[in-house]
Amino acid sequence: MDVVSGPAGGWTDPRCPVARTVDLVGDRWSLLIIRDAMDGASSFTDFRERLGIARNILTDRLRRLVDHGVLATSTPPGGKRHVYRLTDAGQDLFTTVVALRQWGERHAFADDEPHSVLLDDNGGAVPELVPRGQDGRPLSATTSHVRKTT
Amino acid sequence: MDVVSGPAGGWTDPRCPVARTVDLVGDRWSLLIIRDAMDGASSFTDFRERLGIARNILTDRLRRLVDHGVLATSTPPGGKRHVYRLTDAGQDLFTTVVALRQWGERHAFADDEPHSVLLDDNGGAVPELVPRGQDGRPLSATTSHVRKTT
DNA sequence: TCGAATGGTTTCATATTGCTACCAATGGAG
DNA sequence: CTCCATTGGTAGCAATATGAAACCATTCGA
Repeated sequence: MDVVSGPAGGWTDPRCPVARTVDLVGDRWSLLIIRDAMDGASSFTDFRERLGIARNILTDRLRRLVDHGVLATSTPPGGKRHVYRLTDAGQDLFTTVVALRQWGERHAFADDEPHSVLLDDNGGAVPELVPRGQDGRPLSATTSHVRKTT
Repeated sequence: MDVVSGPAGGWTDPRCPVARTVDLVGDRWSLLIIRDAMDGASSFTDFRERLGIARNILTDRLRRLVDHGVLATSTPPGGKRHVYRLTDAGQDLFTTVVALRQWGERHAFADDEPHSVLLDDNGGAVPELVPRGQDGRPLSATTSHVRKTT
């Protein structure tokens, strides 16, 4: 596993963490594979059936995610077929998946259109994720800025 | 603008907000365009120079983002060339961009590798975004679940 | 032990991306 | 007003990525 080497051809923007994350998981399928892994999918067939993805593309994406340290394969005791599971880095994408989910809920559904819902342990809806500054006040693109490194 | 119609061929997974968001902005470039728009980019040339993206692809992505209500064009007084700006829905992707950025900072850089940093108004580093349940306790994939709709 | 399910690989067609050249419409300098 | 560089694209073509279908070795359950 190698979590700090870019795709073939190098990073899109080597100093920007957003660009690096997009390079690693920002394609049509990777984040949905990760979403399903968080929802319990673990076998090749699990992912294929849930996603309707082409087999060769799934092979490639699973391999990439393993190579980049987002997924790992493990062999259950007894020499069974191996399963895919999220690494710690993969689990840590939970925040990103929640952010994508909440934006979709707010902006990609008509008011009367049903969609799946994320619930906490007690069956309550998960509150909205809000970036805050050190003073605790909600932050937006206009009240923050990026300091580039040299 | 039409924020609730999918890409050609329909949605990847019509009931999942994560999938819808990925359908709209989950390609190699869209989120980086949005990142740069949040950082002040507004003209075709701004985006092209910052991203090094092919001109025809940039044309296509800007058009898609406008069509889906993430960006809008406005013409400054005096009949100048138009500029691209984020809509409210586009601004609302700030949380997602922050989540991608923070994951990248944690997992896609070696310890000694420099990267750009997001600062709040007062110049302080932005604290980590943490999804929480209704009881306020940090949430993870294992302490939450998705309720699918019928 | 046999047959079905699993987890792929290969091949080929199609779609997407990117490079380069081209072009019409600003818009600033003189 | 008249140039001429810049801006904001298009058009055409080559390279790359994606997807559908066929094929195949291994594993697992009956």
